[in-house]
Amino acid sequence: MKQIIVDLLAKATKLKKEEIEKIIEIPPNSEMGDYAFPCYILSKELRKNPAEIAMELAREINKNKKSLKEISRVECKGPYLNFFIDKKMLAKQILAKATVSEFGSAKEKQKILVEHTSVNPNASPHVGRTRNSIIGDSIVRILKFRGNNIETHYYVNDVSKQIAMLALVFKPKDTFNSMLNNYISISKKLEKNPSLEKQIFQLLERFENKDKKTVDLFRKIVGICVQGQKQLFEELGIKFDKFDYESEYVGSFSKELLKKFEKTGKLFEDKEGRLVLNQSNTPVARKMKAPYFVLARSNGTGLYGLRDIAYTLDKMKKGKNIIVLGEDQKLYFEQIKEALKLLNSPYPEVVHYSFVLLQTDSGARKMSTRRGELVLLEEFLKESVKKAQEEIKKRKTKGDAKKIAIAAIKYAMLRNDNDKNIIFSWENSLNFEGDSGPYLQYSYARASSIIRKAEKSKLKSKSKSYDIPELTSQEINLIKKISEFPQTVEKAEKQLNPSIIANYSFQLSQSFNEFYHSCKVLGEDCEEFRIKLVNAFRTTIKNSLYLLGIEVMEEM
RNA sequence: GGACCUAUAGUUUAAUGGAUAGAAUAUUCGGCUUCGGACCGAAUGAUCUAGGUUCGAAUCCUAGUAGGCCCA
Repeated sequence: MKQIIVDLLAKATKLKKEEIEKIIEIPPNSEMGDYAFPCYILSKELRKNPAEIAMELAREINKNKKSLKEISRVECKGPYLNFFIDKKMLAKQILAKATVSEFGSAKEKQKILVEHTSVNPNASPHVGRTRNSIIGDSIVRILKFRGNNIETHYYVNDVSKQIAMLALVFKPKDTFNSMLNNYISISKKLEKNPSLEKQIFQLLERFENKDKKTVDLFRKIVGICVQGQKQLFEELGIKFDKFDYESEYVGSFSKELLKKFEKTGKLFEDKEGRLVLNQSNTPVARKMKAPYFVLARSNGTGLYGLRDIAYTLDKMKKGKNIIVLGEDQKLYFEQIKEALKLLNSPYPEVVHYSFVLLQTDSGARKMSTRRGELVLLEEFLKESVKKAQEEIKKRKTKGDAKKIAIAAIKYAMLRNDNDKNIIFSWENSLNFEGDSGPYLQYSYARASSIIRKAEKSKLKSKSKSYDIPELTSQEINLIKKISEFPQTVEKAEKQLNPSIIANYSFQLSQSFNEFYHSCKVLGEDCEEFRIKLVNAFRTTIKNSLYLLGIEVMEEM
């Protein structure tokens, strides 16, 4: 539809199609038209009042469009040229497209590696950390839906002080659940008795030197933690294709990499004998006090930065890379990017997200373990399930409390722009009315209920053909919203931003509920048409929610 | 001290430089003899401050203020 208008304007104005496409907008009010072309740009060139230009263009276009059924009329209002599309034509098109399950998908066929979620394998994640996984998973879903071949990776930081600490107190019967307590107790011991630090670093050194006993112990602990986290994420419907271990990048591998850096002439030894990359001629220089990237200790063993570079180099061999990181990693990742550029390697595209803050009486603040001001994912999930169960009980309906709870959590994490902090409050998070995950699921369940009843009664009479009736404004709004789905997915993909889908899903559901309220489906003359429209809504919202990782239910 | 991100109704937020700043929540009213009231309708209420660019700024630029985050 939009393309038709672009073509018309291109003929009438001499502007390039791409230019016109950018300028065309949707009027604030549908009574003003379906698409609008503001004529300000032309006024400079033609040295005329934009309103006059609009009038001339309207005359010109009205001459040309006679053969087009899709455009019902063109008007000018002040400097705007407003296009009215034929709603019945649009309805016909959309009902044909949006009732097939692939609606909105594409066939891009690019091979992309996505890395997200790298929780320290030592503790239960809080909701802030979970934002990484939920955004990452949604991006994976969007890219797959667009037809790409995605491999999802999880980078396990198994070479860390935290694991060494756990190793110090590990007992054979320990489980994932006891790890957190172990970690807390050893942290406390360490605070009281700093001499333990030495033992911890010795253990880490033995691990890096591949002492078999130590390696086995680390492997065991990390195995338990990774398994536990994997289960937790699977509960949320988030899966990974591959777990990559930092420890695989220890040793001879790093020596070769250091040699490559040496050849660039940017590697030098600092006063303490460490191997340092000089980044003073790169963009990171002005962002740091000292633009140096420490890659190895004085004894020549690599540091985590070197391993990150090695790992990223490895991943880049597989094709395009996308990585989801917290805003705290911004500068660090730029350093890695500059290091990769130095070796003439391509680098990943990064999605950064801001943290979750906690709403307190004195305003929003960052979460703090010390003050006890934090929300664990498990706690959030538990409370949400409880709330969902209460709602189900109240309504005496069937429903999966867990699916509803997960929808609430995921939607809360995705509805904001990536680089905006999320302000978490229990009151808002446990409100399932309005702009919330359950509202979206509810709209689907309502639509499904109509379809169920329709199918039951249809056993008697089977009239499949239908005409498109005169449309109500609610029907038009719903049809228009549905028609926006493919371009919305495309935009979200381009910007790697799931919040675009989240916002769209809410608007779509709102349009449906307004339609539902004002247009009865069953038993009306236009029953067949409306059933088809309800079905178009169902596939669209289902696809849209799928991209957010939210499951729909026939009843709730 | 330096770098980056953010600032919109009481609260949480939307708005490719364009028409009357759109929602949700909270508050107050109204709507089931009707396909599901986790719904729908109405009212109230907002662009951090000061300059600048532009025919036109919530949006771009500069400075300040507040919060997030990183570097030393």
